Amino acid sequence: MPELPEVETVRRGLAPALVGRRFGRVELRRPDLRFPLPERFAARLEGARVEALERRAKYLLARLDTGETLVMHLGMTGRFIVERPGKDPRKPGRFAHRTGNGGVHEHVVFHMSDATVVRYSDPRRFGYMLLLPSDRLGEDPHFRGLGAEPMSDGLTPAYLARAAVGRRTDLKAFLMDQRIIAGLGNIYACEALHRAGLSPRRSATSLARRAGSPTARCERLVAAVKATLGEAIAAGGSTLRDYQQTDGSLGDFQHSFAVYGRAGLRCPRPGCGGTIRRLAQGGRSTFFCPRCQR
DNA sequence: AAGAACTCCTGTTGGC
DNA sequence: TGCCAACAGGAGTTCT
Repeated sequence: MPELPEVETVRRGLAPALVGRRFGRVELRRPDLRFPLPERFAARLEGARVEALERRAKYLLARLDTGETLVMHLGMTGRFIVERPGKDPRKPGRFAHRTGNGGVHEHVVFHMSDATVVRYSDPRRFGYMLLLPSDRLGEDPHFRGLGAEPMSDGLTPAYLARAAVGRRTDLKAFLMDQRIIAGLGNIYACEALHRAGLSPRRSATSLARRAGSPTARCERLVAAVKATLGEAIAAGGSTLRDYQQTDGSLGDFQHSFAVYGRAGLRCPRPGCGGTIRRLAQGGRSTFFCPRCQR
């Protein structure tokens, strides 16, 4: 569910609740999410102080004063809600996770030292949490192979072209490959391709000349990726069903989609007049305008 | 060894 | 209304 803009929005909402505070009681409602929770998970967190809350790709990283880092991935339906002491919790909205059966989808609850409560719910349980040594995070299999952070100077046309040389895979699949660009998912890959005017079916290698230098298309694509993500972060992410910010409010960027979920509708590019189509690529839905995306 | 297919899990939606 | 297939923001694992 959450791609980079949603995870970054969650990070910004979670930071004031976590950073500088210590973990009090940690409640585990089940022993596993996607993977088993770490050994002695609650005991290793309780009493630990959060020094910083960072994001890498779609991972949230809470740096602890114990030398460990709490790694959190939201999968498709993971959600954090922050409850501040003395503030009325927002009424569950249209997208409230069903928690009948005694809250079966609320799996982990952090009670912080100042009485703030942070609740993690995740109906599909594709999310997970890890505790890793902070000084060796980069060696962990989850992080070792990650590609460029798209909003950083690490993502340049030259970088993308070099990675694309000889790659026959679809441009869409290439963009979603976390080893190339870390943080793009299905929505923003579609939106960035539309903004760049590139077909999702084009081969990745067409971004590079034979020597590996970037084509004009590659320059456009890199600019489109950064602009799309930047606007989505500014809008607080996109809410389709599950995603909410940590205060329960929804994202806004779904109202700005040019193509995602808009099959059969008119392409919004001025003067285009094409009709948006849906197609399946690698088992995922791709939305694009066959007229202006070549 | 790149690339595609399959898998985990639950909930919602759309067609008949 | 009910039933069932298809689909949903991810990505690790297993095949070809």
